[in-house]
Amino acid sequence: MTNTADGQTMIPDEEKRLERQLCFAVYSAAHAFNRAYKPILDRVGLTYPQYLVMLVLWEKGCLSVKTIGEKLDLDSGTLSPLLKRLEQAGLISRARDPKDERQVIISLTENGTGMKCQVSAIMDAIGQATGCDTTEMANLRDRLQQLKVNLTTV
Amino acid sequence: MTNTADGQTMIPDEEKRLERQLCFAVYSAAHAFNRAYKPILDRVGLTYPQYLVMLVLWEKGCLSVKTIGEKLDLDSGTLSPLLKRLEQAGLISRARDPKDERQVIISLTENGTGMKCQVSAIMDAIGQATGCDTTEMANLRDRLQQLKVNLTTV
DNA sequence: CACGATTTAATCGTGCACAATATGTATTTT
DNA sequence: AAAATACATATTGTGCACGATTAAATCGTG
Repeated sequence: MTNTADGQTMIPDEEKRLERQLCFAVYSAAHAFNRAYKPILDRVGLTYPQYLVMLVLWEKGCLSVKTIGEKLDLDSGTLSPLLKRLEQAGLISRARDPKDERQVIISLTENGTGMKCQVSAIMDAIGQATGCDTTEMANLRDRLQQLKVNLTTV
Repeated sequence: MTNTADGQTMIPDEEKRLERQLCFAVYSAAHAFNRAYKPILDRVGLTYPQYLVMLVLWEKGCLSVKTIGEKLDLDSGTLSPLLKRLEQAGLISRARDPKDERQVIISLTENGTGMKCQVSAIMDAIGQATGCDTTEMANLRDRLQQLKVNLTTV
C-alpha cells in the first residue's frame, strides 16, 4: 500500500482490478450455474429460484414466507409472486396461520412432494459438471460463505 | 460412490446436498456483492451491470454491442435497453458503424469518461469489504473461472 | 383497555436476464 | 445480379430482484 499526499491510504490499480475481477467472477459463475440448471429444470417446469424454494420446503415440509425469505435471503417482493406461480403450478399451497394471521404458511402439495425424487434424479448431472471433487466443493463453498459474511457486515 | 442394482453410479445424498450448497453459495455471494456495490453506485446513478459495461468501455474507449456482450456474457436482449439507459444518462453514445451498418458502436461521452476517476475513488471501499488479501482473491477468482468453464462446456 | 410501534405479506415500479422472434445488413452461392 | 444464407441488433414476453409503500394483525406499555 502506498500513501497519497494527503495521507489517505491508496489501493494500487492492480488490486482494484483484481477485486473487480473477483466480483465479476462471482457474478459470472452465478449465471453459468443458472444456465447449466436451466435445461434440466425446464423439464419439470421450474426456474432456479423456484427450485431453491422447493429445496427448503422438501427439507422442512412447510414454512412461513418470512422463514423462506430468511433462508434464501429474498424479500416478499420477490417471493410473493414466485410463490403464487408455484401455487398455480399445483406444487404448493398457501394458507394464513390461524395462530398468527399475519403469517402465510407455505406447504407442499402431493405433487410438490412427489417432485423431489424426480428432480433429485436429474440433478445428479450438475454436480458432475462442476468438475469439483467433494473437498474442492466444500472449500469453495466455505470461502464464498465467508466472502458473503464479510460483504454484508460492512 | 455406491452402485444401484442396475449398475448405475449413484451420488450419495450428502454430496448432492453439498453441490446444491455450492451452487447456492455462488448465487448468494453474487447478491451480496450487488448489495455491497449498490449504495456506492447509487451515488453516481449506475446499476451494477451498467457499471460492468462502463468498466469495459473505460478500458477500450469504444466497442460494438456484440463485443461488450462477449466480454460480459450478456445478449442483446439485456444490453439494448441497458445501453439505451446509459445513453439517456449522457454517459455513452450509440452510432452505426459506417463500415458495417449492422454493428452499433458504443463510445464514451466526455461525462462517461470523466466518471472513471470518480467511481474508482469510491470503489476502493469494496475491495476492503471482501476481507480477502490479494492471494486469496486471485485464488478464489481462478477457481470460479474454472468452475464457470466446467459448467459451460457440459 | 387503548393506542402507538412492530411484524408480516402483498403490491408497484424499475431494471436485469434470457428465449424467441423480427428486421435490416452483409456475404456467399448460383 | 438474384437468391439464399449468415450476421448484428432490436423487440417482446416472462420471470427474478429489490426498494418503497400499503394494509392488516399483533404486541407492548401506560
